[in-house]
Amino acid sequence: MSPASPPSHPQRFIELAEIARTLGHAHRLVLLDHIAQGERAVERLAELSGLSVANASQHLQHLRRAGFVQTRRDGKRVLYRMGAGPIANLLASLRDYAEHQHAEIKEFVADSIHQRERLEGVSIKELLSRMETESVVLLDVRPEEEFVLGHLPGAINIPAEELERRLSELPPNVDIVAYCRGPYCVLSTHAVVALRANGLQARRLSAGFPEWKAEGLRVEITPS
Amino acid sequence: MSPASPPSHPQRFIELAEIARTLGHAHRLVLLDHIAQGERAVERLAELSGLSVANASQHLQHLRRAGFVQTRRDGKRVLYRMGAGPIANLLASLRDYAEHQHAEIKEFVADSIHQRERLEGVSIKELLSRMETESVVLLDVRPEEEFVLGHLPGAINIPAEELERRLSELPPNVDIVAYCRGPYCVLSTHAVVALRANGLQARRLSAGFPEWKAEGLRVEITPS
DNA sequence: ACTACATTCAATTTATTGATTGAATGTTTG
DNA sequence: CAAACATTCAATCAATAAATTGAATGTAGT
Repeated sequence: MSPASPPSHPQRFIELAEIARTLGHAHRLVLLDHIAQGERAVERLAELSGLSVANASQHLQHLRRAGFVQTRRDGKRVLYRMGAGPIANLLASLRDYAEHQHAEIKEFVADSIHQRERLEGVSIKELLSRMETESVVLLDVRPEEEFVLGHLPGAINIPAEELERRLSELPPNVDIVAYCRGPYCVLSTHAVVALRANGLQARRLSAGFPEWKAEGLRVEITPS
Repeated sequence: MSPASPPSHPQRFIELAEIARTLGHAHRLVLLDHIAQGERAVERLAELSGLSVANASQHLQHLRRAGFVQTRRDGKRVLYRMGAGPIANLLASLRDYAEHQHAEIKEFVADSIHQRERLEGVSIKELLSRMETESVVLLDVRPEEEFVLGHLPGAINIPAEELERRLSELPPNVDIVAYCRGPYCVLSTHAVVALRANGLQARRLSAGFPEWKAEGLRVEITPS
């Protein structure tokens, strides 16, 4: 019982603060965003993020200390991937808060159940049962190259970058479920935010195309 | 189409980073924690957190810029209260991540549904229906003074500060639902973390005693 | 074993952030 | 309206964090 008396609260909050501070730099968020889309080597990440290699490396190690990423060596390169734990949740909460924040269009926020639904995304199981009873629009936001190689049956493809200018292709008042490459892929998270900002009903598929395929579910391929 | 080209990603991530960085300092988390328990004046917050008034004021304004707190004037003092938006969610995600992080006792993490349940807390409605079918232990973690003035029927009272050393009073393998003063009150969040760390099954009631009472539900009062 | 290459480390400089002090603002009370 | 008080502002100094550079480590290929 020797430590902890003057600040009284300390350790717990210090740890939380460190984690939060790790996310408190745009470069690290950008790096994390790229890593979320799949394993990447340092040099590639540096390039994608517009950083020098050394600088990227340092930020990456910062992220690693906080557990947001993990590494493995592959030949002469070191590959970074997402860490364990409820990271996606944390990032989603952060995004969600930010959205509510500078959206003075507070509309119908609050309501914690609605809230949870908005955020959490649907599971594959939930999606399947919904598709039986309701009409659901499946939106694949991956690049076209990936889409043509296989996608969920009936899905329409609007790559994330084109989404904003092709919003009119999507129907209002219908549940839209967006997906991309997997649970950590944030393309669909972004998409959902964008769609909602435009008054559409959108949710995210927690899993991505690879998981769908891995479950042995039917896959559609665009004939070439 | 003029902005956004050199760093390519910028604005969105910069905003997120600012929000995260605001939570990236132990003093601010401590302040937020106190504010979460009810409106407080600056001087009081400074005292509670062990900060100089001026310093506290600055941190508070930092929090306010990010929307985490709001203020109103009451006579010569300025009272701080929680801001709008899904703040509780964000903080819970942060705590949850931290827990998973330095809990090398990873046990049975992952599993996003389980996960969600662990985090989100039960609604009053959910609690009521559970109480009909299962046995649930209600745990009131507010100070005794508040408890005796009214609490949920059948709840047991272990104030947050005493929780760690009175863990043995709680039954294992039974769902424990902890509550305190309201959705922003973090006493119960802390309690849930502590209980789980000790192998108990605990969840948090999203609402608190005031909300329960406001719904017109039965309240028990300790006879004096 | 030598060379090329990817990444990390260590050291330095620069930029940001936090703490402290004293003055300024705005409010109540007599 | 003057005095007392709570809070905020502004300026300064101290501490931390970020970027840059060049060297060190570790792996692959010849």
